[in-house]
Amino acid sequence: MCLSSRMFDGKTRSFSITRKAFPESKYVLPVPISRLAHRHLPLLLSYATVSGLLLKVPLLHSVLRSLSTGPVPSLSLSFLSLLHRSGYMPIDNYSLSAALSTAARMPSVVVGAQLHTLSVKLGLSSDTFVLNTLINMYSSCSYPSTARSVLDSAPKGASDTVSWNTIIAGYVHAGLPNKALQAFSQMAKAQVMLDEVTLLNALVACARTCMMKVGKLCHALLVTNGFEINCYMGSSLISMYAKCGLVEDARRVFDGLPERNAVCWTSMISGYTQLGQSKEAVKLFREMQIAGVKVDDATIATVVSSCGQMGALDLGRYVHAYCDIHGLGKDISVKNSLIDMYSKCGDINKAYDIFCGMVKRDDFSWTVMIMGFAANGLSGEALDLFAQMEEEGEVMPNEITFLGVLTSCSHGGLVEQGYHHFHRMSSIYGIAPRIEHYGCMVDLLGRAKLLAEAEQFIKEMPIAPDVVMWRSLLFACRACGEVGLAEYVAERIQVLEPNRCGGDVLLSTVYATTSRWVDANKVRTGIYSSRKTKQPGCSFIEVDGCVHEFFAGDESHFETEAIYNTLLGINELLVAESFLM
DNA sequence: CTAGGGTTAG
Repeated sequence: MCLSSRMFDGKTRSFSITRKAFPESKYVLPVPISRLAHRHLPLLLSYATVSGLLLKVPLLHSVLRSLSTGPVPSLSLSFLSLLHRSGYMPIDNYSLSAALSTAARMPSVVVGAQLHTLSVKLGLSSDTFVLNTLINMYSSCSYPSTARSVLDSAPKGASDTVSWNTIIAGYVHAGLPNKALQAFSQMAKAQVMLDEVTLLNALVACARTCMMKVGKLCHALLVTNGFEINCYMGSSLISMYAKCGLVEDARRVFDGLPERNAVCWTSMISGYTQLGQSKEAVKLFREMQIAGVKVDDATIATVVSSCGQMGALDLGRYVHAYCDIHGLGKDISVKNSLIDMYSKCGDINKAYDIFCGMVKRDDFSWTVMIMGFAANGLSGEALDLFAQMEEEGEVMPNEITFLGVLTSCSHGGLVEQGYHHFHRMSSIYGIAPRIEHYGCMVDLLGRAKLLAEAEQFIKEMPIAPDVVMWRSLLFACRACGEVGLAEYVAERIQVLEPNRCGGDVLLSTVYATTSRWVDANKVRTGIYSSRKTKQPGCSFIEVDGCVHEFFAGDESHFETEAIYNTLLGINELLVAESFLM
């Protein structure tokens, strides 16, 4: 069926009639919802009048909701106002909450605040529906604290579980998971009933803050309340356990799920990735493909990151090609992880190609590229790129961007520039330096052999130095042959990690470089008798698409034929042989 | 009216 109508520009147009737009209604719109524009609204109104839609108020609300969730949310507001002006729609709690939802979706706090004023004037602000949409509006417009004060100033009995859920979700969304958990406990104190949504949001907050105890409590509450562990719950639980480092608990949840969608799989895969278990991550990705679950961009981003961790260039290229075939990877996060993967695998040109080809870049894109240059010894390129980032000014550097910048200065021996960026970080961008940034500075001074200055820098820091910092100073001591300072630093490391021997190993090499063999030996034998351990260094090598792990002194892989062949350059020989035969 | 997973780290 087609409806022809005379439009205001005088031309006659026909619109296909779609039932999809309003599935709950037996009435249909004269215009597909995706093509509706403000100028169509009078037509919509006349259609509504003619078809009797206006007589059915619930249907009208469904029209408004469809407009609000469509591509142009403000259409809903315009239509609402048109209905109101034409006398078809009173401003009551229903229409107000519909309008507030629209303001939340736009999102426009200006429109929302006007509606807020209106609802107070009309005495409707303590209606539960209006209150909840108000809270949602302020949360969606990134004003979680205003949302909170709306809740706090509401009369008793007006708020309910949804009000609190919206507050908690708002804090999580705004990147304030601590506040979310605080609200969660206040909600419990106020004896408001919790539901699945409460626990789901609380779990997300626990994951972001690594609150293992609260996370486990949420899991327990989930079980004791008899709530179903569906895909939503499952993925949040998996993510919470993984972020808290409990990969086995995460896996137990994953294995126990009655059904799993892409989100569940991705949560588990990224759990492995985050905890450095890249091989497991890739294995599970294969299983996901075998299980026939449709892979999406989030999955790819995680898997590519794992490939980068392992240095699995062939595998990474395969996943990259897989994206192209399946129409994936247009996403900014996937490109970011590809840049990271190619730089970690040493193909910095490919990484830069991808970076240059991006239409839109976020802070991750710049950071990952700067880090990539830095890791490949291209300090100059890294710093030039940072300068370009500042010049374009569309994306703000974050604290990790500065780690990349400072590492570049450190590796390039650029002491002056390092100080310069270190100060600009807080003075211009308002980023307070963290222990890692101080660590970079110590590393910078140490590599430049300015040991006294490094020592002074540590003394003047507002935070206590950590092991990593002492260790980089110890490396500097070795380079300078500063035995006296090295002994002091090794002592500091000993205090901070009494069960490890990393400091002693370094100290013995300091003695060795200054030819103090007796002392070097003494430290070495001390290590063996104390039975202290050092985390062994580990490398990856990829041969024929297969990734192998190596530890120092580990010969087990030499039995693997593929590796053996590669190491001895026999592959070429074999090719030659088969050619001769 | 509220709801899940992803990318950077000395």
